[in-house]
Formats: sequence, structure tokens, C-alpha cells
Amino acid sequence: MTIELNSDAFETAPAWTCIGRKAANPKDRVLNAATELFCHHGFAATGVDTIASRAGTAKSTLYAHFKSKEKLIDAVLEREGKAWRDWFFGRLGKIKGTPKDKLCAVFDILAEWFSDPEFYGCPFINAIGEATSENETLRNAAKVHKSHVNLWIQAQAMELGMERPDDLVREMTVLVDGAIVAAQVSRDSDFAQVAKSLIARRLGD
Amino acid sequence: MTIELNSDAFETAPAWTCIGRKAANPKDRVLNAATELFCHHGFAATGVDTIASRAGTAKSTLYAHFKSKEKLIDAVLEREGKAWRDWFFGRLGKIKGTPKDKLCAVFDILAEWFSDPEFYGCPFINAIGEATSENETLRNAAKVHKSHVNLWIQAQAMELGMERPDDLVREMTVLVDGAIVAAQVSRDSDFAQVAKSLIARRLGD
DNA sequence: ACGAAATCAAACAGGTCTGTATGGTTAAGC
DNA sequence: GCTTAACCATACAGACCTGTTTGATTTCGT
Repeated sequence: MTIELNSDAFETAPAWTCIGRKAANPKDRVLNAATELFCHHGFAATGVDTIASRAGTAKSTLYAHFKSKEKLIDAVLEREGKAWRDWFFGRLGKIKGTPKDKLCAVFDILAEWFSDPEFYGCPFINAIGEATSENETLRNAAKVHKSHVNLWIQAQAMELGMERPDDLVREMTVLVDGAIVAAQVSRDSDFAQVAKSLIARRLGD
Repeated sequence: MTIELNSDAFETAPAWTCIGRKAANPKDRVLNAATELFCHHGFAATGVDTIASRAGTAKSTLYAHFKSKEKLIDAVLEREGKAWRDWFFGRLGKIKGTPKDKLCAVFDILAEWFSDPEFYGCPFINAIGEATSENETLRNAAKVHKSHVNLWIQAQAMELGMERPDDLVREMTVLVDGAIVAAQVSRDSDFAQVAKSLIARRLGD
């Protein structure tokens, strides 16, 4: 038995998503399949039979691990959110320079994401857009996800000695969400650079 | 027979949406019901039976006017897009001042929209987020809708004598889309002012 | 090697989905 | 008043939906 740390699947899968990663057990295979189908074809449009079939598992196994389709969606969002953040902060950790450099680099990293042929937008935004307006569960999941990024932005703002760090957090929210959606709608990754130019000007040329 | 130009339905319905407007014929009743249900509960999650029931029409009447659910979605987006633009440009027409004033005022108008309890985000963005990545029909519908707004932005940029008017168009796209999505996810209309501050700084304080 | 837990395929229950067909009823133009 | 078109309720077809059940089989810890 050899542990394939450098398997092809691991090497070729986009780092910002769980889709395509090695799955050792049926539960992870279900999560992988569900993530792929939910994100590429929509949450409501994807049935559990399709997910189990794609995962190569029995439907009963799916329901043994996830109480309902809704819980499966929650689990997919949580895992996919973590995968994205790991990738994002991993890229960010390699950026050296001032906080301003790092804040601007955020949009270079987003451009990488947008350029991937498999880019399908932000799963949290897509899920909220699809759901009933009153659905607070998805909104909370999105809030948790974004709060991780916002904390980092706030730290940069404080390191810059800004009086109201939260202002920068909110500005970055608009620019990041705007770049994501504009890139998704138009299939044009250049919107990342557009957002970058706006934050650069805001932080002083 | 009196024509009720000042009926309650007309007075109380939000101006930025078709939802709640008077419908004279079954076709318009179907469009009204479909718009409301699609936008509030999602496109895939809403069935044609529910739409016909809500519209007070027979399902056969629905299919007499719209060849398929997909065509109905197209018609809803087109009509709702036009309603929104009529409202938006109507508001914009009342703004007096320089092009910079008008460009900034865009976000005050968006704030009105976001503040409405019935705000459900941009139907085009939501539809694209819900659909298969390869669906070009929805992307084209969104492109047509946004192009009307973009043309106006470009005119302002040219009036300002900017060298590259298209740069401003793209910046506004990021800020408008970002404000819409941030407001939708967080239920906080203040993101309009955040976007406004960014464009104000870009156009010179 | 044995017992427990996990997984499997397949069928089932009870709805709901889109789209069509049938035949009766209303409304409008001439 | 008659004709024609629009609209109505209802039922149907065939597929798909979520979730459960059954009982056989495989995996795994010990």
C-alpha cells in the first residue's frame, strides 16, 4: 500500500475547489460529486440520485452521511468555502510587501481564479441568489465564510494605521463581490484588474 | 367604466419591478405571477402549476402564450429588466448637476432599491448564478440589459472628457454589481454608499 | 477468523415536475 | 345572433423528485 502524495488527481485539480480531489471514502466521494454538480448546474436543479450516481455510491449511503439534501448543501458549502480560503490565503502568504501591496495582490489572485475554465462564481453568492429571500441559513454560512477574509483585511487596515478599518473592509467587500459577479456574468477575468485599480487609487497612488 | 389611473395597486407597487402591477389580460397575469415567484423563490424551484395558480389562469393558457418554461423565464427577465431600467432612468432624469454628480447619484438610487423590503437582488445575476455555466441565453439577456446602463455611463464619461470612457464603464460595472450582491447577501443597503465613495474618489474629490 | 459496521443495489412511497390533450365555457367582432 | 378565438378546469403521460426500506455483501477492527 503506497500513499500517493503526488497523484495526478492532486496535481491537476484546481487548488481553489474540492472538485476533482482524491476521495478515499464514500462520504468524500459524495461531497466531491455534490460540489461539482451543485456548482456547475445549480443546487435546486441537481437531484440526489444524480449525485449518488456520479459519486459511485448508493443513495442510502448518501443519506447515511447526510440527513437531507439541505444538510448536504450546507456541508458542501462549508467544505468548498474552506478549500477556497486555504487556496486564497496560501497564495496571499507568498506576497511580500506593504499591506497596500497585499491588498492589491488580492485581485491578482482573484484573476487567477476567474481565469480558470472551471470558474463558476462564488458558491455562496450563487446559493443565496437561488434561495428564498428568507433563507437565513445560507446567509449565515456566507457570513462565516466572508468573515475570515474580512478579518485579514481588517488586520491590513490596522497595520496601515487607518482610523476606521471597517471602512476598508466594506470597500473590499464591494470590490471583491463586484469583480466575482462581473467576471462570472461576462466571462472576462479582467474585471479583477478593474477592481484592483479602484482600491489602489483609494489607498493612495 | 372608469380607467383607474390612480388605483391602489399602481400607487403601492414598487416602481422598480413589475410585481404587483395591474394586469389586464391573462398573459400579463402570468408574467406578474411568474416574476414574483421566480424572483422570490428561485427559477428552478418554481413550477408552472404554481405560477398558473397564482396568476388565476389555466395552465393551458400559460402554455398558449409561452412555448415552454424556459421561454417564460426569458420573457420575465426581459420585461422585468425593462421595468427596472424605466424606473432607474426615470430617477436618474431628475438628477441635475455635472456628470460626476449624476454618476454618484446612481448609488443613491441603488440605495433606494436595496432598502425596499421586497429587494431580491438582480434577477439577471440570480438567474446566471443558478443556471448551467454553459447557458449563453441568460448571459446574452444580461448583456443586453446591462448595455443600456453602460451606454449612459459611457456618455457621462465622454461628457467628462475622459480619454478611455470604457474604463469608467467597467469600473461602474464592478461597483454596481458589487453593491447589489453585497446588499443582497448582507441585507444592508449601506453598501451603496460604500460604492459611491469609491467612485467619488476615482472621479476626483 | 469472527462479529460489527459500512456499503451496496433495488424497489418503493408519495409527490411534484413539464408539457399535452380534451372538452366545456365565456367573450368579442361582425 | 353567429362564428371564432380565447380561456377555463381537469385529467393524463412520463419523467423526476426526496427520502425510506430491505436484505445481501463487503470491509475492517480486533
